[in-house]
Amino acid sequence: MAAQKVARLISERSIGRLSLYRRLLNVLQGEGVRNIYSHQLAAMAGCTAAQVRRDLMAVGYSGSPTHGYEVPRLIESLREFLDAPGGQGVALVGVGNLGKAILSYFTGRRPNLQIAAAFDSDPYKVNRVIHGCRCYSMEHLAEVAEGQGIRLAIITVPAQAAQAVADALVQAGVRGILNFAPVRLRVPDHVHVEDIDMTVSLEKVAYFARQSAERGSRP
Amino acid sequence: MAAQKVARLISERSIGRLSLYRRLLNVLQGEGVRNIYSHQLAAMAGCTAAQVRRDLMAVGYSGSPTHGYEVPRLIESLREFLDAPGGQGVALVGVGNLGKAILSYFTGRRPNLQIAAAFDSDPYKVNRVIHGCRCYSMEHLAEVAEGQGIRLAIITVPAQAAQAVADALVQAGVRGILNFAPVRLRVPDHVHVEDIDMTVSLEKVAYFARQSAERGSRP
DNA sequence: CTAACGCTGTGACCTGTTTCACGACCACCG
DNA sequence: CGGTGGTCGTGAAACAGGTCACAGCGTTAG
Ligand SMILES: NC(=O)c1ccc[n+]([C@@H]2O[C@H](COP(=O)([O-])OP(=O)(O)OC[C@H]3O[C@@H](n4cnc5c(N)ncnc54)[C@H](O)[C@@H]3O)[C@@H](O)[C@H]2O)c1
Ligand SMILES: NC(=O)c1ccc[n+]([C@@H]2O[C@H](COP(=O)([O-])OP(=O)(O)OC[C@H]3O[C@@H](n4cnc5c(N)ncnc54)[C@H](O)[C@@H]3O)[C@@H](O)[C@H]2O)c1
Repeated sequence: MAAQKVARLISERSIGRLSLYRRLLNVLQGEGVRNIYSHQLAAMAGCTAAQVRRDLMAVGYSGSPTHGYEVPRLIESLREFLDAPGGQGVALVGVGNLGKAILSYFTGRRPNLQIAAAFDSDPYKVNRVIHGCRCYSMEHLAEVAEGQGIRLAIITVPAQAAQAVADALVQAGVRGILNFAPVRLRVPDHVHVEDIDMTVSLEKVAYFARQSAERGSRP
Repeated sequence: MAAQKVARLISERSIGRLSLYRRLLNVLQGEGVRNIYSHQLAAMAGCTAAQVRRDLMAVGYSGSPTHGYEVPRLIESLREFLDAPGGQGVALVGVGNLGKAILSYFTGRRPNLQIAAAFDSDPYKVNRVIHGCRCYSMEHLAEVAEGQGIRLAIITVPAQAAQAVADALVQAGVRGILNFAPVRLRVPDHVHVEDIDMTVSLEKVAYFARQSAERGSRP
């Protein structure tokens, strides 16, 4: 059973969809749905049935052609595939407008992937508890991160501070960063960075909205 | 000159990068840089020089092999390519934790793509000015949106309200939506939706961080 | 009991994106 | 004044991701 499969290469896109499927399945389970077909999941996720089946190949649980996928079993398989075994603590650095919103949102939501500690350089925020999360000074970053086994972090500091924060996080043993600062971070190869760039997303919306408007008016 | 090129088909990915290039160029211009080569831009954007050149083919401004691209000219070309001619107003619906953070961030930032109006169903928020933006009641959505020529919107309401809000926005003439609610919105074909799903992004980070950690420890 | 159905898993194919490679160009240097 | 070096634009190759189609199989209707 320890025969871990030989590092199945899964695309980044697929992982995103698997996470999405899991959330949809959790909702379904709450509604008492026991079984589901790939085409139903596809309709909810906004992709094709073939894609759902292809993605699910990776998680190692096969559905039945007659009843589709058992919702609880599939959720469990996704959990095994996606989640770290013992849960994983997350640090949030930069308790400003965005950081506070994120804290409020993630507090007490997913059982694993909890935000375990917040950090800020502003002395007015240090040592306060914000949305149920203790805010530490930046000096204690390494200490707290190591003490709590934190390997993931969210960066919500101003752009000009982001690289320095990232360096400190990497130094403290962080392996994955969700970065909201509009800056391309330089990190070692073994650290994974995911950027969320709202400005770029908004400009994309603006561009394609204009595009489809023009197209729609002259088809 | 009105010979608009025949609707060059540009991939979504490319538009995102073009937006990124523009932001990088604006920074460079602030630093007094006059010219730049594709490989320099590539290093900053985190992609290859070939990709930069390929992306820039779409905007219709050619660099010089000897001096690269003129920063001000390139910015201007990107502006012409990406931006709506007279600027574009954006509505924000849902002035909660996240909505307020976004308001504070976008206020007075980009000259075009201003958040022109906010909306909320909470009577305590209606008619107040939050981060310099007037908050209207949902009943006035169509009226205000049409009055201000708003075609874009940001949705930051709870998941269960998102579809209804999207419907109202489409009804009010909105063509593009930046959606933060963890729900796949159903909209007509001529409306472009861009999702930002922080939970999925965080789970992706967790997965790939774990992956590279395992890989890194046993290479 | 049999046939027909509908779904899954997966190999083969196809489409869209990225990378490579090369001709053309210009500035600079010897 | 010709060679050299470096860069741009772009056709073509390479790649990745997504779609199609079908064999296999339990279920169920007749
Ligand atoms: N607010 C948004 O909606 C939004 C949208 C898009 C991008 N962003 C990006 O997110 C980041 C934060 O935005 P914000 O609006 O929350 O800003 P903010 O100014 O409200 O918050 C920044 C926080 O980071 C802290 N900080 C500053 N330097 C620090 C350092 N070196 N170490 C630790 N903490 C430090 C500050 O004390 C403050 O609490 C920015 O990079 C911004 O570009 C924000
Ligand atoms: N806060 C975050 O960091 C975060 C992270 C990821 C996703 N999200 C998503 O963003 C959305 C908002 O999150 P939040 O933390 O700001 O929530 P919130 O509860 O703080 O804010 C929601 C706001 O929407 C308003 N609202 C509710 N129903 C409405 C309706 N029908 N019409 C108009 N306004 C309505 C409420 O009055 C409130 O002001 C949610 O869908 C959440 O899932 C938030």
